[in-house]
This record gives sequence, structure tokens and C-alpha cells, in this order.
Amino acid sequence: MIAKQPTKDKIIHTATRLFLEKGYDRTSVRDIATKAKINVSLMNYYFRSKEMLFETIIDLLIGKASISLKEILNAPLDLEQKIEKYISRYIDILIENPLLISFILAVLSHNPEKLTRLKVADHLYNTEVFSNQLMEEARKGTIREVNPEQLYVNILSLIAFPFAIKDMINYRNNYTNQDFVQFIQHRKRIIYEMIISYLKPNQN
Amino acid sequence: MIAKQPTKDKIIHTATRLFLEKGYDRTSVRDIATKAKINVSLMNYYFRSKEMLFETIIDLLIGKASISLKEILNAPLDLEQKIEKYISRYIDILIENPLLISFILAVLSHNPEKLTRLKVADHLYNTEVFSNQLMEEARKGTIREVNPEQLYVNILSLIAFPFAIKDMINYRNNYTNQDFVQFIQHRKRIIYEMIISYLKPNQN
DNA sequence: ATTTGTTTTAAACGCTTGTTTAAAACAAAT
DNA sequence: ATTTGTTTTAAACAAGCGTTTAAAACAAAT
Repeated sequence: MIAKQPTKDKIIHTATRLFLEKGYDRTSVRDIATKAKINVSLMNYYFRSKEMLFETIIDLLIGKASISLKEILNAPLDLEQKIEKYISRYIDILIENPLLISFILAVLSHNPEKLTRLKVADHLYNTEVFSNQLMEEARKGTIREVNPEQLYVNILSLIAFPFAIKDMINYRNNYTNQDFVQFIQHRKRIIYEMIISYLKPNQN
Repeated sequence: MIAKQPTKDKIIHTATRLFLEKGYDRTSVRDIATKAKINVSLMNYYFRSKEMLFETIIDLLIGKASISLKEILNAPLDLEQKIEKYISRYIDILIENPLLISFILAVLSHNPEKLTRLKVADHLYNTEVFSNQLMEEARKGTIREVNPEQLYVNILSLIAFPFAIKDMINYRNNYTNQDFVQFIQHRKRIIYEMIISYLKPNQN
């Protein structure tokens, strides 16, 4: 016998799925209620409002993903290893939840304050240790001098953007979802090589 | 004396602005009408429905941007020049309309068929000539062997993604919009160098 | 067995949405 | 001056939205 799932969890579970698939605006409270097999008013009973439910879910979705990434960025690894691990871990997270990037970009586009409020920006995007590491290596001459912010944006772009245009990539190449995952898996090495080859000091 | 703007143009102009700023769902027909200073029903009179108005605007927005980009990709330029020109032109287009990427990604996320229908995917994303060029150069040994689709996604990611996370970049670095443009302008060279250094054949 | 507090329910509220209707205003042609 | 066709208007429509209310159902404690 399966233990009955608490109502609150059912709401979060169903609403998360719908928010990811259809976005905040296109997801109605009644839709959540129907799919979660609960009464409409229970959503307000447990979360006060649709907006607060949404914020709860944002926190859950992003908080979970960001912790392990932050760890890697601040870990005592040498630069190349760190970059490799970071790319690989990030991609694994997004493969597990391919809708996450579009979700975050939608929030960023219409409610940027929802992300800054939670210091989510800092989590997904904290590079202080990493920046220092880059500048130190540049000083030693093992890599070229780079603007850390620019480099970080580059890494992030290469990792995340393909997930945002997943449908277009699949459409153009007649990919199944499985093909897409393969395509993305290849990118772990490609992105790594691209970053490393760029960081190599000038060969004169 | 300024010539009176035709009603149809007023609707398109105002609706474009609102769709870009707030997205399809958060833009109401009444909001368009008020801001365009017209009667609510004129929108239906000229465009039949909100959805058809939206599709008209998608075509205008993307069609305009894609023509000059397609030209560059198919132009008889050598690889390095072509890449440089492409990056520069693309970035200029997006600086002129910084909301375009988020707009396209939103459509891609909720109505991918709206983009494929128009062969917009082909326009923004046509690489046949470019792909052949890459494979030819690889055969000659002037560049490393690459998967053209992967390389193209890389270029696109590096160009477009920062615009999608503009607010986050500005927030993290305390940038004004002007600072952001500067940050992006630097990227013309950075992206170019990153791609070229990656394409260099192995130095053994 | 009764009280107490929590959870669930059905129904309704007020508001906004996109769209339609039918009349009025207008411009051009006869 | 009158007809014709186009454009604009105010008003209404039905449907959907998030939320609230108040009663019912339930579980736990006395």
C-alpha cells in the first residue's frame, strides 16, 4: 500500500510540472487543482496565493540546482579541473531538467526581482573564488589575461543556451529527445576545449 | 504638421513595444488600445484576433533581423572574415533591440510552431554554405575538424545568451544600460577570438 | 461522547479577458 | 444632395481568472 501523499506536496509537485511546461501565466489555479486532484481552494489554503506558490517553487527549483554548482566553483581544484567539473555537472543538472533554463529565463524576463530577492543570482552565479583564481593564473602567465565576468558569461552561455533553443535544434536536425541528450553530452568536451584553448597564453 | 499615422500602424507599433516588454500573455488588448489611443475593437477589425496580430509582429520582428544575417553567412568571404562579420552584425542587431532574444525564446518556449511555420528557423539559422565551408577548411587542414552544428550553436550561444540574462548581468555588476552595451561591445572581439582559437588545428 | 482544531468542500464573488454587435461618423463618388 | 463603402465608436457578451466564504468532514484529545 502506497502512503497517501500530503496535499501540500501534491500541489507543489503538480504546479512545478505545469509551471515548467506552460509558464506562470498559462497555468491556471483550476488546472493545478484538477491535475493534482484536489479542491481549488486548497491552493490558497496552503500557499495563500498563486504568486506565493510560484515563489516557493522557484526557490525549490533553483536552490536544489545551485548548491552543488557553487561548491565546485569554490572548491580547491586547479583551474582546468574546476572548469571541466563545472561544465559537466551543470550539463548533467540541465539534462535532468531540460525545461529549467527556459523557466529561469522567463522569470528573469518578467520578474527579475524574484531572482535577485533570493540571492539566487549569487548562487547560480557566484564567482569570487573563481575570479581570483583566474587573475592569479594570469599573473603567473599560465593563462592569458581575461575579464573574469566575460569568461564566466561565456561558459554559462555555452552550457545553458542550447537548452533554451532545444526545440529549434531538434527541429532543424530532426532530433529525438534522445538525440538531443547525445548532442548535449558531446558538448561537455567541446565547451571544455573551447574554453581551455581560449585561455592558453599567446604562443609567440 | 505631422501626417496622421494610419490606425493599423499605430496598433502594430504599440503592440510590438508591449509584446517585447511584457510578453504575449501579460499584454491585454485593452492595454494596446489605450496606449495606441484607439478603440478596443479596432484591433479585431484590422487583425481579426490578438493571436494573428502577434503572428504579424513576430514576422516583422524576425524577418527584419534575419535577412542581413543570412546574407553574411552565405557571402563569398573567407572563414575568419565571415565569422567576424557575422558576430559583429548580429550583436549590432541585438544592441538595437535588446529585448528581441527574450521575445524569441518566449515564443520558442510556448509556441515553437510559430517559428518553424515561418521558416524563421531557416533564416536565423541557415548554415548550409557555412557548414560546407567549415568542412572544406578542415579537409585542407587549415582548421580542426568540427561538427558544424555544434560550432554554430556555440557562436549563437555566445552572441545571444548574454542578452537573455541582461538583467542578471546588470544586477551583479551594477551596470547601467550603457555599461551593458559596452560589455557587449567588448564581446565582439572576445567571441571572435574564442572561436578562432578553438578552430586552430592542433599544434604538435 | 464531546469538544477542539485542522482539512476539505461547493458555491459564489468581483474582476478582467478577447471578441462581437450594431449603430454612428466619416470620406468619396454619383 | 445622396448613395456607397470604409472606419470608428460604445456597449455588451460569454468565459475564465484568482480568491473568499461558510459549511461540512475529519481526526485527535478529553
